[in-house]
Order: sequence, then C-alpha cells, then structure tokens
Amino acid sequence: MTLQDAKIGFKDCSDCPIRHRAVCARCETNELELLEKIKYYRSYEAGQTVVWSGDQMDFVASVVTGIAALTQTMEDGRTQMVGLLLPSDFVGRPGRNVAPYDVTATTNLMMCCFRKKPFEEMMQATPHIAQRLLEMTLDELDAAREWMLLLGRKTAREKIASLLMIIARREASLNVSADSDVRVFDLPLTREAMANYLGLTLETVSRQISALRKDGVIMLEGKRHVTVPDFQRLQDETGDDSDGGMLF
Amino acid sequence: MTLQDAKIGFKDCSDCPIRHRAVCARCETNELELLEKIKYYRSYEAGQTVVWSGDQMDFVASVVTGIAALTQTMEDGRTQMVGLLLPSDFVGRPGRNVAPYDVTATTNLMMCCFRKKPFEEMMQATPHIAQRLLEMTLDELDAAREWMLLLGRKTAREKIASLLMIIARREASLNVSADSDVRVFDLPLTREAMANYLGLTLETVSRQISALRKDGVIMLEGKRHVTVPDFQRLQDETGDDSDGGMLF
DNA sequence: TGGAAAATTTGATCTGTGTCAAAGAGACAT
DNA sequence: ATGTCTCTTTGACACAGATCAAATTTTCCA
Repeated sequence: MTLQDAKIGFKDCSDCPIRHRAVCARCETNELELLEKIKYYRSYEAGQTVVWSGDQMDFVASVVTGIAALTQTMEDGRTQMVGLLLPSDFVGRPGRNVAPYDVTATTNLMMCCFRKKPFEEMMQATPHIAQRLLEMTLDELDAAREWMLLLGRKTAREKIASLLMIIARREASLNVSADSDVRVFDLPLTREAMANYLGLTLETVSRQISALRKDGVIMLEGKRHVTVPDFQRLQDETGDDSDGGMLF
Repeated sequence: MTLQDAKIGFKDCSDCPIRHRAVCARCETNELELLEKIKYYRSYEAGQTVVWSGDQMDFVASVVTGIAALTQTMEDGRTQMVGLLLPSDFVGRPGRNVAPYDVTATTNLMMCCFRKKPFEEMMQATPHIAQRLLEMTLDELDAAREWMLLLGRKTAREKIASLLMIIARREASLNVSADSDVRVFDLPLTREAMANYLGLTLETVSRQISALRKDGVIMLEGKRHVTVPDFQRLQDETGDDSDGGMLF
C-alpha cells in the first residue's frame, strides 16, 4: 500500500472506515449498505473535545477532514499527546466501552461515525473486517513505538525535524504532485500542540523552529506555511536511518 | 479478565498463544491440534538476540519463561526499549515479513513459536483468532501510549516508580498470594535495561533507586530483590491517577 | 577460594531544556 | 482602522538529568 493508494481510497469512499486506508477491493456491496445505515456525521470546532478520558464512547469513527489529537493528562496538568489523527485515520475500539484518553479537535473536524453495537455485529458477520482492523492497529502500534524512540532519546532539534517530516509526508501525499526535493505544506498544529506531541515546552519548540529556519533547513511564510528546500537535509536532522523506517 | 485468570490460563495451556492471556474458553480442539503441528520451542540465553530489526521473521511466538525486550537503536547507538515481553506475551505479526525492531532476550528465555504461514492460514479459517489478536494488540497500544506519557512528561523519580509498579503488578500476579499492602518481587532488568526502558541514563536510574530506598519507599536485598512496604506509597510516586489507569 | 570482569554506586561538573517574564505579531470583532 | 485577545518569539536564569571519572560490589569462572 502506498500513500497514493490511500488517497484514492479516501476520495472514492469517504464514508467507510474500512475502505479508508486503501482496502476498497475487499469491501462488498452488502457491507457498504449496512454501513450506510449505521453511519452519521459529526462536526467539531477547533479546540472542542470529542470525548473525555473515562467517558462512555458508543461509536467508532474515521476522520473525514481536519485533525484530532489523543491526549493524556496528569493530575497537575502535564499533558502528552499520544495520537494524532489525520484524514482517513480511524478512532475507537470495538470491544471497549470507555475512552482511555481525551480526544480533541485540533482544527475544525468532521468525522464519520458508526454506532458501536451495529459495527461490532458487522465485525462478527464479516471476518475480514477484524483482520483489516488488526492490520491498522499494528500500524498504529509501530507508529507509537517510533514515537517512543523520539520521546525517549531524541534531542529537541531532532524531535522538531521528525515531526516536520511526519507532517510533510502525510500532507505531501495529499497536496503536492512532483517528487522533487522541495516540499511545501501547512503546519496544522499550534506550538503548544507540537510541544505536547514532542514532550517539550512550547518555548523550546519555538526556539528550535527558529534555529532550523536560521540554518536554512526550512523556510516560513507566516507562522504556519512551511517550505522545505531540501527534503534530504531535513531527513538528516531527524536522527533516523536514511531509509526513513518505511521498510515493511 | 483479571490477572489471576491470566495466570491460570498460562499455566494450563502454556503452548497456545491464543489461549495465553486467558481465552482458553474459546479455543476448540481442532484448533489446538492444528497448533500442535506447527509449534516448536526456542531457547535463548540472556543477552542473545532473537531477531534483528529489518530481518526476516518467519514465525510468531509467545513467551513461555523469561523476559524479552523490543528495542530501537539510532545510528549513534542511542537505544530505546519499545516493548517488554513477559511470560504469556505475544510477539510477531501476521501479515508482516520484516521485524521493525530488535528482539533480544533480557533473561534466559523460552518461547513457543509457530511458523507464520500455517498460523496465518489458521487465522483465515478461524475468525475469532483475528478478533482475539486485535484485542491483544489494542491492549499493547494502550500500554504503549501510557509509556509515551511516561517518556514525554514524567520526572526520573516518577519514571522509576512507574516501572517498579508495572513489574510489581505483573510479578505479584504470579508470585504472591495475599492482597496485603506489602509486595515482594525480583527486578528482572539491569540498570542499563531500565534506563533504556525509561529514556534515562543508567547513572540516573541508580541514583533514583538509591533515593527511593533512602526515603523508605522501597527496600533492597542485593541488587535485584525488592520489597515494597507500602504499595500505595509507591503508587503515589508514579504521578498517575490513583485508580491506576486500569479503568476499562 | 581467589581473582578478573561486569554491574552498580557515588561524586563532580556540565549542559540542554524548563521556567519565568516581557515584547512582538496575527487574527478578529467592533 | 483600532483595540483586544491569542499565539509566538526572544531573553535571562535555574535546574534536572547527562557526562565523565573513580570507587565499590556482585558475578562467575578457573
């Protein structure tokens, strides 16, 4: 599966969480009809909370547009982002009733939701859905583990570069055409959200972005629009192997 | 499912990765026979590598005895543990050919392995296995995300206390009987392994353990044998909510 | 049982990131 | 346009944890 495939998958069937991430070929008509019946859309404004940690969560969903964040917060307010959901990403878990972390809309957000009970029933009836969800969950686990390396061992500069790479790769697959070295994208996160993603303070995030700009690794128009003149150069700043960890 | 159940599950059918973690009830005879045919055991000495990141991994397995660690290493040698496998834990992924991280034996290790091809065929044939693996993977994802909070936001002391709690909970379920406040267990990790787990240096790990000892939170006999006189006291040091995050 | 190698502890010092504070820049409503 | 509010940048300083070094304890093999 390539990102290109995923994009097509998303565009062609934007309301099926299983089809999302490029499994169109395996979805059959009667399943789609079933999904039609149990689906509904929900919109959230930037900053709104979708579910609170510990709350009942009676639906599963996939992101249609916008960005959502999964966060965990300690009693004294320290918060760590533990998941970043971009369009086509899936959220919620069959077999669990209670959300283990806060889900909040980072930007304006539209999600396609499915009530959990019927969704689970469909899972029982059509085995390949569980297999597909397993695959998606394993991908998420891989991402979480790469994130753990970032949190535990990378410097602030490497963390910023890594985050920019992640966003560049995701957004680039949606926006840009050429496979040239130059990449252009918008930062969909505030400095504070980036800090919560990276386990830093927002001041450190700001300083490191300034440093990368001064060193010519990135260019900024306004606070959000990023141009990467040399993608390899940014890659080198992440501390990751040059093959980008995309080896499976 | 309680930890007590898991213990029984492990003892009664130590060679079935699906039965492990207390799903005995759903395993049927013909599946067990199939598993018999494709299973084999492998042993590793402490320190040995089971698979290298990027290598072919043509089996899935579950830990019978000992401890294994999943680690990621950067080019310059910085390493971060991203998974800790205790007895009954599952490793490997149907649908993936290449290991995304190193798997090494932390102690002497025995694993019960299943060649991947036939295991996958069995998954196709018996849908509830994929569902069970999905559930297990979601548990792992939750653990990974709690770990991310630890790596990103906790102090060194909180990190140590959290790790001790995790081990105490797991080991206690195997060793101790009473639900008293006192817990006794062996630390199965070197200071270096703990440091790699927590995103610290081994010196900091040593210092913080000394500090917890001096403050009476833990007692040490030798370097490995730990006594926790007041479990709640240790819990308070972790920074976690008092309910222990076990709310699902 | 002795002795070398490995693991751990402890000390001294350094440094990257956090903390606190204030000034600048954008976004938006009136 | 003007002012208010939020987000971002920048500065000065503090401190938790890293680094470098050495002493001590444990392990384990001869």
